[in-house]
Amino acid sequence: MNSKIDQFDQKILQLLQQDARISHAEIGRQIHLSQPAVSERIKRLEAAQVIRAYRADINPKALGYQITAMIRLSTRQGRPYAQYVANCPEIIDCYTVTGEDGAVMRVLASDVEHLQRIINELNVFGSTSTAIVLTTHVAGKPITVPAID
Amino acid sequence: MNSKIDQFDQKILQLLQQDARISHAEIGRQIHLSQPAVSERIKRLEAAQVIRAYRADINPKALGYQITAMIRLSTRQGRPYAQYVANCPEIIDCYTVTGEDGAVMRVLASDVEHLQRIINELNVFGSTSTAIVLTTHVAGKPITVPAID
DNA sequence: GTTGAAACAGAAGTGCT
DNA sequence: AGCACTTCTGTTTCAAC
Repeated sequence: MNSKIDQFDQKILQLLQQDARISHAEIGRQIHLSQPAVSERIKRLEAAQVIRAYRADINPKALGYQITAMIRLSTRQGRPYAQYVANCPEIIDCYTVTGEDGAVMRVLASDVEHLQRIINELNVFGSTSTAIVLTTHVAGKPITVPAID
Repeated sequence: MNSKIDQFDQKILQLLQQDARISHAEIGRQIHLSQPAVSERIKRLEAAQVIRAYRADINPKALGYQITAMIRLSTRQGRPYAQYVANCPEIIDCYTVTGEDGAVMRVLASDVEHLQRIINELNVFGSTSTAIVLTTHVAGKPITVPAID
């Protein structure tokens, strides 16, 4: 599936992950390719859904979220938490995973009371285990093609 | 800190999270404001670091990553895993959290052998607990200002 | 793949209410 | 704060190579 992604494409993807607003001409300067060539490659990568979207990265603290938490949810007999998750604005990531915990989610809360309310609501669907984020070492690190080793 | 973020700003942030490439004029159309007014607000939000960056969202599968895993790491007497995490391209998120597990990370791997290698490397720093992602319900949901309740 | 030109869209600056 | 208008930058599309 990535057979057609060469070194140029990799560099383009890296630059666009660092800054989606970089101009095609500037990319061309950095990878020694002309601006139309860069534009065409980006168009291809977008069409192939390698580039899914361009998104603004918003600082949660600036919006009043003082707490980030990782909550693991062990559902009781597959209760339908999916709809709740989709409609809860504080839950920004949610994955179902293998193992004891059916789901892992990343949650934003303005304070501990707010977090408490979310946990209480999630407890309807199963038992939860909450870990409050103390430091963020990396978040959304730009992804690269797997090394061929 | 979010005292100056009004309804217009909220809508602007929502639209930019959905699509960072939407034009200021189009935003203006949707919130009934002129293009310069929108541009000025965005400039303010960028300067205040409410908008941190604009990033391309890349599809990991398209780059050859078939597996996403959540790995929890219980470090032995605070071993310095931070540097390893920073330099390991497969680890795209890493948080230190409260509780038993010192760290939680999101990891990409091309296959189970690849995942195995990463886990082995992390085991140098402590004991790991790995959960493979089966389904992604939401990832990077656009964030909104906390409801005033 | 390249350069160069033309057409178009979007962002930024200016002046004014 | 806001808008209308102008200018400038960047993207797109085309030609020809």
